[in-house]
This record gives sequence, structure tokens and C-alpha cells, in this order.
Amino acid sequence: MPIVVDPEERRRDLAEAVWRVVRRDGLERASVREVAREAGVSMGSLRHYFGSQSELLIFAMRMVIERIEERVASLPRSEDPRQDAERVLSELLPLDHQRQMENEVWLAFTARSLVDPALRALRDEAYDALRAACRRWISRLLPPGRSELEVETDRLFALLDGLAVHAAMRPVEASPERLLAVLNYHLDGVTAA
Amino acid sequence: MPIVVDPEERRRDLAEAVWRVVRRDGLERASVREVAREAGVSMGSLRHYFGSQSELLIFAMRMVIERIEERVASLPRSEDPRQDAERVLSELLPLDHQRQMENEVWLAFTARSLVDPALRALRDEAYDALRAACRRWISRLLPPGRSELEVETDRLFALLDGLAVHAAMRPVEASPERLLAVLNYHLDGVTAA
DNA sequence: GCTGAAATAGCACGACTGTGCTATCTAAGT
DNA sequence: ACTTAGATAGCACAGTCGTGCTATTTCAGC
Repeated sequence: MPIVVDPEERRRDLAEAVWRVVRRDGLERASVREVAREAGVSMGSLRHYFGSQSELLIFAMRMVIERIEERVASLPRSEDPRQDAERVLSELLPLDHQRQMENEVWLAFTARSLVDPALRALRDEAYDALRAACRRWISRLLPPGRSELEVETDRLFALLDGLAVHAAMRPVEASPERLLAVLNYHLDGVTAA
Repeated sequence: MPIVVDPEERRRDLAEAVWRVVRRDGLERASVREVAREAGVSMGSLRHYFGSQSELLIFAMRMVIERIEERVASLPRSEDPRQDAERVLSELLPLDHQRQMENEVWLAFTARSLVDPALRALRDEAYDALRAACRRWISRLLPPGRSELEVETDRLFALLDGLAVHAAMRPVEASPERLLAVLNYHLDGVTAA
């Protein structure tokens, strides 16, 4: 059994090839041939690791989610909710190269999830988790006695996604500095509500 | 010259066929054949009105923008900026069938605009106009003496797009009522800042 | 060295694609 | 009635697609 490299690592390499193709040419160009070419591998070899194109794309999309979850989970926490909220939520913004890549790939996948049931489940799972996170931070930040938990959650949730979309569409205008400025301004507004 | 119907009207019909295909099967399925089939027209006939697929898709995307602009332009105005802001900005939310259709189609086009230069120009044009509109409303709503025009503009701009994305992804959770509630809550926060 | 399973390679098929092209049909202007 | 240009139709080509399939290579365990 010639196990030179961990098969799972190989699958991750191939999924990253998917990312590069998706970012460069779009999800509609992420054909089996093109991904194999990008990864420097034959079609047959790719199909050895992924039984179908659908499986490959689902894996690549799931890996985006996992990468982000890992980074968020490894973030340090303090005693200050406001500081922690900023740290965690800004981690979700595309503030550096890696996150910009993931953001654009995620956008492509979510767009397809509108018409692809297989991707829809993954997208819903991620969106549910993200909204739950927003809800938790809002509940910590909202001054006691306020009853706007749900509407503030929806607002923060939408704001994050909107900022991500704008970062992908207009990377020059929606610079990391401005994304952060909007997030912090918003969080200040919530805490002082 | 047998002009039974206005050629431009025919082009609009075909563009609406594009919308239906895009919403049902995604932009990647909006092939010349499929759109012709959806419109009940032969390939050759479609190509008579659009010299290329690219031209067809660009026209269909531009028509989304124009429809929205027309509806916003025909909105009544009052003397109350807060009321007008709500009326105009809520017009941009996918609150009914027609706008939900346009929203999903728009999402598909913007996703492709990330990798298609021909669509990018259109998308930038629309985004510039939308941000300018946000800026105008913010400048009218923001209490005198406040200096947060730009960050409030970015925030409203992102919020609108985020709400639209969520409406497309989770139409049940992001219902028209909740979209409106978030918008109104936000506008109230801006005016009372 | 030999074995055998994992890994890699790549051909073949049928389906679909955009577009160039020609042919036919329709109806307005004369 | 005839002409003619617009409108409609659809075939043909070259290309890409996903996937089933077989052949070859690689290398750990013996």
C-alpha cells in the first residue's frame, strides 16, 4: 500500500486547486479537466480522489467553512465582550489575502447554491452558524433592558455579509481599513444603543 | 420591412427569458439554446436580435438595472426625508415577487462579474449609483453636526446588500417583514445618532 | 526481487456549447 | 402581384464537458 502522502492532504491540495480556478475563472470554469490541469494532475488521478465533480466541489466548499471555523476557534479571548466581538467578527471580514480568496470563493459557491441543492445544505449550515454567532455577540453587547436582540442580530448579520460582498466587488473602495472602520462604528453603536 | 412588433420589445422578451432561466437553473445554464427554448424561439431567431451570447447577457443585466431605476424614479416624494428614505430604500429590497426575481438574477450576474470584465463595468456603474444614493439619504438623515457621513454611507450600503443576499438565500427567515423591520430600525438609529 | 493495491494516466463516448452559415417565411412598400 | 428586407429556422463545425473505463506506474510489505 504505497501511501506516500496522506490521501486527505491530497484531497485538500486538489480542493485548493479548485479555489484558484474559481477565483481566477469562476465556478463555471471549474471543470474536472481544468482543476486537474491547475493541480498538475491527470483527470484520472483527480477522479481517484473524487468520484464525481459534485463531490469535488462540495469538498472544496466545505473546506472554506472549516478553514474559517478553525481560525475563529483559535482566536484568543479576553474578559471584554466588546474587544472579543471586534476580534472575532473582524476575523470574518476579508482583511487579508487568504481571507479575500476564501471570500470570493465563498461568494461563487453561495451564488451557485441558489440553484444547486447539494450546495444549499452546506450553505445553510454555515449561515445558521454565522447568524447564531451574531446573535450571541449581540446578546453580550446589547445594554441590559434592550429588547432588540433579533433585529440587531439580523442587522449585524446582514452588515457582515454586505461588507464581504463589497470587499469582493470593490476591493479598492472597500479596503480593509474601511471594513474595520464600519464594523467598529457599528459595534460602538450597538453597545451604546 | 415587416415590423410586427417593436424589435426592442422583442429583445426585452428575450431578456426576460434569460431571467427565468437564470433564476431556475443558474447563469451557467443560460445557454443560447436554453434561452431560445425558454422564449419559444429558434436559436437563429435569438441570434438575429443578439449577435452573441455575451450581448444577450449584458442586455439582460442592464435591464435589471433599468427596471429598478424606473421604479425608484416613479416613487412619490414628500417633505419628510425620513419617510422618503424609507420609501426609496425599501423599494430596493426584494419585498415582492418581481423584486425577488430581479434580486436573484442580479446576484447571479454580480457573482459572474467577478470574473467577467464585460459585466464588471455594468456592475460598477450600478454600485456607484447605489452608493451615491445611500450617501444622499444619509446626508439628509444625519443630525446636523455629525461627521460620520462616509462610514454611515458604507454601513447603509452594506446593510442593503446584505439584506438582499439573505433574502435570496433564506427567503423564509429573511421575510419582507423582517427586511423592512431591519431597515426601519437602522434608519431610526441613523436619525437619532 | 516479487506481489498487489494504491495512484496516476489518458482514451472514448455521448451530450452540450457558441457561433457561422444558409434557407425559408412574412409582410410592408410599391 | 412583385420585390425586398427583416424575421425565423435550423444545420454544421469545432470545442468542452462529465464520466466510465482500461492501462500503466509506483512502492510498501514480504
